[in-house]
This record gives sequence, C-alpha cells and structure tokens, in this order.
Amino acid sequence: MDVDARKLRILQAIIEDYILSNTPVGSRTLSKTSGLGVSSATIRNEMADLTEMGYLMQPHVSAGRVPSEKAYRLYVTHLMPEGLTDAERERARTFFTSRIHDMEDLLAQGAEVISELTHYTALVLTPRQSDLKVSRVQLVPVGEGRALLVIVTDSGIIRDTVLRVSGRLDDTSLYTIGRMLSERLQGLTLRQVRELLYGYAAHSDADARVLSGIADLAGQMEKQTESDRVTVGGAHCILYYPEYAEVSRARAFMAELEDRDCLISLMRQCEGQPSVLIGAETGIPAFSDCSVITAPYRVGHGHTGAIGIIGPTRMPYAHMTELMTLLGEALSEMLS
Amino acid sequence: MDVDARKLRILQAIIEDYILSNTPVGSRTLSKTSGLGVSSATIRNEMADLTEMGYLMQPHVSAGRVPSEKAYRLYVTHLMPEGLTDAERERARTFFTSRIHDMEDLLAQGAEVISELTHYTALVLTPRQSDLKVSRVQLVPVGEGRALLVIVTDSGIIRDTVLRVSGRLDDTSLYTIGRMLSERLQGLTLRQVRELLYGYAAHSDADARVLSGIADLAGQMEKQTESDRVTVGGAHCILYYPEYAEVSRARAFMAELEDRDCLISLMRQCEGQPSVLIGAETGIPAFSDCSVITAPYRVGHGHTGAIGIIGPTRMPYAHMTELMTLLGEALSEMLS
DNA sequence: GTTAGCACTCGCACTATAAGAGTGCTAACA
DNA sequence: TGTTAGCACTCTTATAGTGCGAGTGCTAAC
Repeated sequence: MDVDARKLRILQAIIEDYILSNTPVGSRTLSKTSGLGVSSATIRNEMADLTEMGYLMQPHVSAGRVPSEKAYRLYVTHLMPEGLTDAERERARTFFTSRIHDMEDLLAQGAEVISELTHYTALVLTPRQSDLKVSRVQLVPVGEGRALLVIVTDSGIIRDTVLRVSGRLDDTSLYTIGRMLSERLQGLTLRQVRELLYGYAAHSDADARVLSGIADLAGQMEKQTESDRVTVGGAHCILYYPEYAEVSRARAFMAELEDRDCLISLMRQCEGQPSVLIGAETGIPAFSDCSVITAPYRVGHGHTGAIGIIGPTRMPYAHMTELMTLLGEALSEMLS
Repeated sequence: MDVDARKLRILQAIIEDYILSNTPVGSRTLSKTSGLGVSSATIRNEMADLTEMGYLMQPHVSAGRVPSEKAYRLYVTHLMPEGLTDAERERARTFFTSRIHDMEDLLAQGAEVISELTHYTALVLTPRQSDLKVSRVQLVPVGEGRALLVIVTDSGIIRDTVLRVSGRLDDTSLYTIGRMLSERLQGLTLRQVRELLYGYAAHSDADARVLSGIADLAGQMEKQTESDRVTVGGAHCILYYPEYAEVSRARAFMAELEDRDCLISLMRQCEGQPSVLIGAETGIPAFSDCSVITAPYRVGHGHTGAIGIIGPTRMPYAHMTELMTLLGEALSEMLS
C-alpha cells in the first residue's frame, strides 16, 4: 500500500484542519469542508489506510483522527503549500528596523521581539565565537592587578574579559603589551589564540611571564568564547495552547527552557539552514510534544547564529518556516 | 475589639497551618493540633472576631478560614518566630562559593541558583549604575569609525559602549583622547558624566568636536547606565504551587515576568534593606496574589543591588526572609 | 469566659443518564 | 473494483442528582 495523491490530499486536509482546531478530525466534517468531492465513507476508508501506515492516530475508537509526527514530517518535507501573504512578508522584512542594532540588543530583546511577532516561545542563539578572527587586541587597566582584555574580531564583535595581571604593570606597559599582543594575534581565530596562550603557559618564556597566569587567561577565554549564549523570550506563550493546559506539562516545558545547555545543543543541531524538528526529532524528552523551527542569521563574514521558535507539534509549519527564514535574513542585514 | 495575645496565637497557628496545607483551616483541627488548650468552640468565637476584623476570610460559609493579606502583614511585622536551622544558615552563607565570581556570573547564573535553593522564582537586580564614580576611561579603536568606550568605576564595575567616532581618528589620537577624558572625568558619577557630555554637545566647543556626536554618546550612556538589568530564574517554580494550577493564572504570572521594567520597579521599591511585599503591596495587578521577598547586596563601596524571590502569598515568610538576607550578605562578600 | 451540643450550610466527589460525534462494517450501486 | 449510503456500536463529554463530610453559628449549660 502506498500513499497516492488522494491520500496525500486527505492527509494534508487533516493536518491543516487539526492545526487550526486542535480537535481530532472526523470523516464527515472533512468530506463537507475540505472540498475533496468524496463522501465520508470513502474518506473513512482512506483514513483507515493512513492509520495503518502510521500517519494518523486515534485518541480513542470513536474519535476522529490526529496526525502523527510521521505525518507532520511528510507534510513539512513534501507538502506545505501557502506561506505568508505579501503583507506579512513585507512586515517580516522590516520587522527589526530600529529595534535590534548590535549583538547586545539582539540578546536582550531579540527573543522577546520574535516571540511577540509569532506568538510562540522564541530562542536566539549567538554565533559560535571561537571561529571569529582577531582583528585587534587591547589591554585596559582597571586598577589593582586587573586589566580588561578587549578583543575586537573581524566581524566587529567585541569580547572582553577581566584578567588578573601582575600588579607591577603600569598603564603604559599594559598599553605596550596590548600593542604587542595585537600584532601577534591579528588574524588568528579565538580558538587559535586560546591554544597559543596555553602554549605560552607551557613554555613559560619571557613573553609569557609578563602577564601572570596565562593559562588562567586562556581558561577564561575558553569559557567566554565557547559558551555561546541563548536567550528565551515569550516563555508564557506556550501556556496559550490547550496542549499545555495541564500544569505538569507546562512545568516540564518551562523547566527545560531554563537548561541553557540543552537549548544550545538544540539550536546547534540545525545550524546554518532553516530547519524543522518535529517531536522526538528534537531529541529532548521534555520537548517530545513540541516542534522547533529555526533559521540562521549571519554576523559579518560567515559567522552564523540562529533564531528559533518552539511550540506544540501542531504548528502552522508553512507559515512559520517562511517567517523564521525571513526574520533570519532581516536580522543578518541589521547586524552587518 | 483589639487583638489580644490569644487571638495572635490563633492567627499565627492558622497562618502557619495554611502555609503548609493550602487548605482553609477549621476550628476543630486547629484546637487539636495547635496545642492551644482551648476547645474548638472557643477558637470559633475568636475566629469570628478575627474575621470581623479583617484578618481572616472564608472562601464559603462552611469552609475553614484563610488568612488575609492583612494577616500576613501582621505576621511578618510582629510575629514570625523561627527562622532557619543552624545547618540551613550555614549552607546559605557558603552557598555561592565557587559559583558567582563577578557581575557577569551573577546575572547569568544568580537567579537560577537562588531559585534552585529556595524553590521559588528568583529575581536578581543589578546595582543602580548611574551613581557609580568613574575611576578611569579608555577608548579602544575597533575599526571603521567605531571605538569602544571602557569606563571603569570605583567599585570595579566595567561599563563599555561602542561609540561611533570620526573616521579620521587613528589609534594614537584615540588613546590620547582617552587619557584626556580619563583625567577630566575621574571622580564623577556616571550621571554627571552624562550631563557633562550633554553640556559639551550643547556648547560644541573644540573639545567636543573631537568625537562626532557627543550627544549621541551621552544618549547611549544613558541607555546603558539607567537601564538596570534584572534576570529571572526558576520561572517554572511557580507552577508547583496549586494556586497556579489554572493556566490562566500561570500565564498572567509568566507574562508579567517578561516585563523587565515592571520587575525593576518592583525590586527598586524595597532597595537597601530586606523587605517583604504582600499581595497588593507589590502594586502590580498580575502579582496581587503573590508575595515578594527581597534582600540587598553590595558591590564595592555602597552600591546596592537586590535579590528576591516571588511566590504565592502563602509563603514561609520567617524562613525565606532570613534566607534571602543571608544570601544577600553572602553575595556581597563574594563580589567585593 | 469556656465548652458541649446541635441544626444547618455548602462544596465536593461520585454516580447515573443522555447526547453527540465518529467509527467500522455491510450491502448496494456505478 | 471503487464509491456510497445506512446502521449498529463505541466511547467521550456534559449535565443533573445524591450523599457525605467538614465546618460554622447559635444556644444553653458549666
């Protein structure tokens, strides 16, 4: 038994009905509303087949059918007709204007703003930073044995870390050391810088001793550059969906949202291109009833972060996928 | 009619019972469990008085009594017996060790960690920064007409802002300008700096023209220094309380948590000293069934931020008040 | 002032019932 | 052979009715 054109049309109709109504779809209503031109009995037969093939499920014997994850996957991969209207498309393109100016703003407000537009819980992941190339380095004294190491990267992103340095160093020598570092490190990636610093620490030659605790510095850099950050916005949005009317579900969802590591790995999974993860595909038990739609954005030359939304598997995929892609593009423009 | 000692004891017993059980407290159970040595009838009489005086409420005529906000206020102000055990106290004192090192860590993890300990939704407010005094200033070039303005304050907090500067300025002149600024601004508060910059912009003398758009800079500083930041941790905790079993309530709560401005003003209300806001006292409709317990922490010389928890009005006030105070003190030590 | 007793109230859990939606199967039809 | 109409059956959901129990207020006695 294979999925012929009519089965596909029926499946699509069921999915789209279910996405809107959140109630199991019956054969009778479907034959009336979907305009397929066949009777409910025929649809029943097809439904029975689709159920057998794993595309539909019945909550109980006398209820209508509900699409399975397999059905959503098929829908996302092969069906998905309409996306946005022109007006919506235009709105998405200009959405970030005057709201997001730099990475800081993005982290602080991005998720919030995206969630506002989509009415889904939104996620924003910063670009992986260990691949950024150093364009200049400067040491700023901040008093009693501490200095601020400012690293400007080629895409204009600025990382800074407070370092513990030898108390003997005055402003001018720090400035000099900064210039020296700047020359040596220019063009290297943050990861290479880190490894270089670890190397210095190991050999402990004259240069290395200038700063006390080079290894420590490298460690701090590792912490800063590897730990990509993710922000969550509109967490409460999930509570508008009847799927989360039970507190216990909402609780599990919310608790998971607080696990940044988990969110980061979730977003990383689909890095670089728009992507849809359905239910179990997320790989996170607490999100096994959720779908995640992500889209990349670029900062400078090829460093990509990701934005995403998360909601019940019953999601207007066509709409949201296109929306996220557009928002990612709009964001890339804002940030470059 | 006034609140005599026995009425107080009864009220206290009711409050403490209700905090644990979350069910209206009846006269019979109270006379048995509270060890007051009076019969249920007597308690009933007293309860009737307390109800009349506004300390107790009845959900319906044949239910037990529930403490009103007025009762909680009385409890917090005049009663509140036991606090923490010695073990808990010790744990609180050493709780932050090796977790929170600087302001960044505090913002990133503080709320999360406090919520973990208390099982309440936690809030962390950064110290108000416009009162900080400048100890040094440095300009770091970051390429094509942009510079990073690093302001180190007396308590070691570092604020940095990316500025748009004239493209004609090379590294050395920026460094010089930085030194110049440093001398002029040293000892001023960030607010004074801001006003000074606005003044420069207004008079537009020779010094001012060095940086293009001084007013812009001042504006950016205002944005950075006035907008104190608040982070939320353990938002899901509220969902463990039966008061929030209804999604609509949880939703309102969660939505309000996303309004940072609201949270900031909430935390600011009780700046400087441990404080308890009960129900309507919060001044926020969405939190009118919540209580907020806050405690201050200090960074450096007298600049205070605040930590807090928020939960249902039915809260173990004695316990939590002491806990938050201790945590605030522990935090102050970590950060100085 | 305190207590025992008693009638009364009212929410809540439980049961029974009816309604409605939807299915699967069978038989007839094109 | 595919499609359709009809029908019996299933199962959820909503509604109403019922009994129980917790708790109160009042009264009268101690």
